[in-house]
Parts: sequence; C-alpha cells; structure tokens
Amino acid sequence: MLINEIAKITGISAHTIRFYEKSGLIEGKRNESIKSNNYFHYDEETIEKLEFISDAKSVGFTIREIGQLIDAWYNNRFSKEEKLSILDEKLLSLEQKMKEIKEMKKQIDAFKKDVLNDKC
Amino acid sequence: MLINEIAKITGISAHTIRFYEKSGLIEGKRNESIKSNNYFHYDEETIEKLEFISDAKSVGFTIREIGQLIDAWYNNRFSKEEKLSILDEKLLSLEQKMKEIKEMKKQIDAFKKDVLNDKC
DNA sequence: TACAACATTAGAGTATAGTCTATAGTTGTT
DNA sequence: AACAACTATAGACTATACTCTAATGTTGTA
Repeated sequence: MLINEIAKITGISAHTIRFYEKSGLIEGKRNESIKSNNYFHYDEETIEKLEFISDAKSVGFTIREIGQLIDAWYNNRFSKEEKLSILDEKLLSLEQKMKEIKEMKKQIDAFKKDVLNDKC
Repeated sequence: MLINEIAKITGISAHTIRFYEKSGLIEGKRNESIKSNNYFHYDEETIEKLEFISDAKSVGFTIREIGQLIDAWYNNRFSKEEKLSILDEKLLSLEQKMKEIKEMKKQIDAFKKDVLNDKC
C-alpha cells in the first residue's frame, strides 16, 4: 500500500503519517525491484500501529511514549524484561490518570451541586 | 499576597502565573490606595483557582477548557443553565477519557501477555 | 503524448503552553 | 544612600505535534 491508501484507511493524513515516520513510530519499505521511483510501501502492521497511535494519543501519551510502547511490542532489540518494564510503567501512568480523572469528576460534581443550590 | 508568595504556596512559577493571568484564568487586583507601585495582589480564591488549574491540566483539559470551568464556577455573567451545560459537557468528556483509558489498559495488558508468552 | 493525480524532500508556518530575558521601576534592610 | 530582592511589561525563545507549501519527479488514464 502507498501512503494515500493507508491515509484513507486510517483517517490520518499523509502529512501526519510522514511525520510519524520521521518520528520513528512507523516504517515504510521501499521496493528494491522498482527502480523508477522511491515510493514507500506500508503493510497491515503499519495500519495496526497507526490505529494504536490514535488511541494512545487520545489517552494523552506523547509521541515519545507511544514510540516506547510500539518498541515494547514490535521491536526485537529489547529484552523481555525491558519490554515488561516499559509496559508496566505505562499501565501505572494510566492508573494515575484514572485517579486524577475520578478526582476531577468529584470536583465538577461538587461545582454542579453548588450551582444548583445557588451557592455561586 | 504578591505574586512570589502565591508562587511559593502553589508551586507554580511567577512567570506561569502571569501567563495564566494573561490567559484570563486568574485575576490579581491592584491596591488603589498604593500609588507608588502597580503590584498585583492575589487572594485565597486565586490559590484555589491555581490548584484547580494544576489538577485540570493533569487530566488533559486545555487552558480554554479550564477557563470555561472557572467561569462556570466563579463568573456571574453566566446563567445557571449555561453553567450547568458547561459542567455537564466536561463531565461527559471525562467519562469519555475514562473509557479510552480503560481500553488502552486492556490493550497494554494484551501486549504484556504476548510478551510473557514470547509471542512477539 | 498530454495531464491529472500521485509520490518525495526540505523546510516554513501554526497552535498550545509555557519559559526566559531585558528593561525599568519599587521596596526593605543595612 | 547603597543595594539586594522584589515587581511589571514586552517580547523573544522553546518544545510538542502537527499542517502546509514548494519544488521536483512518477504513474496511470484519456
């Protein structure tokens, strides 16, 4: 698949996909047998990664953090222990985010009560 | 209180407090009886607001959204209905964030299982 | 073969949220 | 009075994450 095709499938613009590629999150492959152009080709795995990137972004992970997660999943340079350590760290940060969101919900609920009771 | 005092209390730098003031999140008052300087004075309410800003930032609210929340709480230009509508909207977005985080936790847990079972 | 539609690269521009610097004036202590 | 420590303002600078433009070359259809 060429860039515009995965762009359509994932709903992420070609520009942004190239930005993610420069950032090291995904990697297209050049077809060695085709010498007339230097187009990048992307596979199913890249689609998976791009969908993961969208999800990870919406929970507030940065590009760097998403890179670590993708590496923990797809990259063979890391040992089992290193991978688990990264994944556990991210799980912990998600627990933390959950706590903060619950607290914020409580606070906004308290705001609501005060507004309803004309206390502000 | 002058700026460095609330900076110390809240742990937010004077620079950042001034940035929040420019952004309309907080408001210091000038003492009319003192004509030799134009220093801003801040009250307890500002400390509350700054602490709220820190919490709201860590759940991913933008400055604009935090401004809406502070207005819904402290500002009298808005009707009860408008305030409740803003607060409900933010509660909904927190519910959404919660869902996304739960999904991401599931995904990372699945990653972990695969790493543990040498499936990647 | 013309030409629209696609591809690449480098680099410029935008928005958000700070963070820092320079300048100039004020306050409090010795 | 000297001087360190504080204050305000304007504006420059940074990081993150895009988003867009320009230049140039390639592919596929009429």
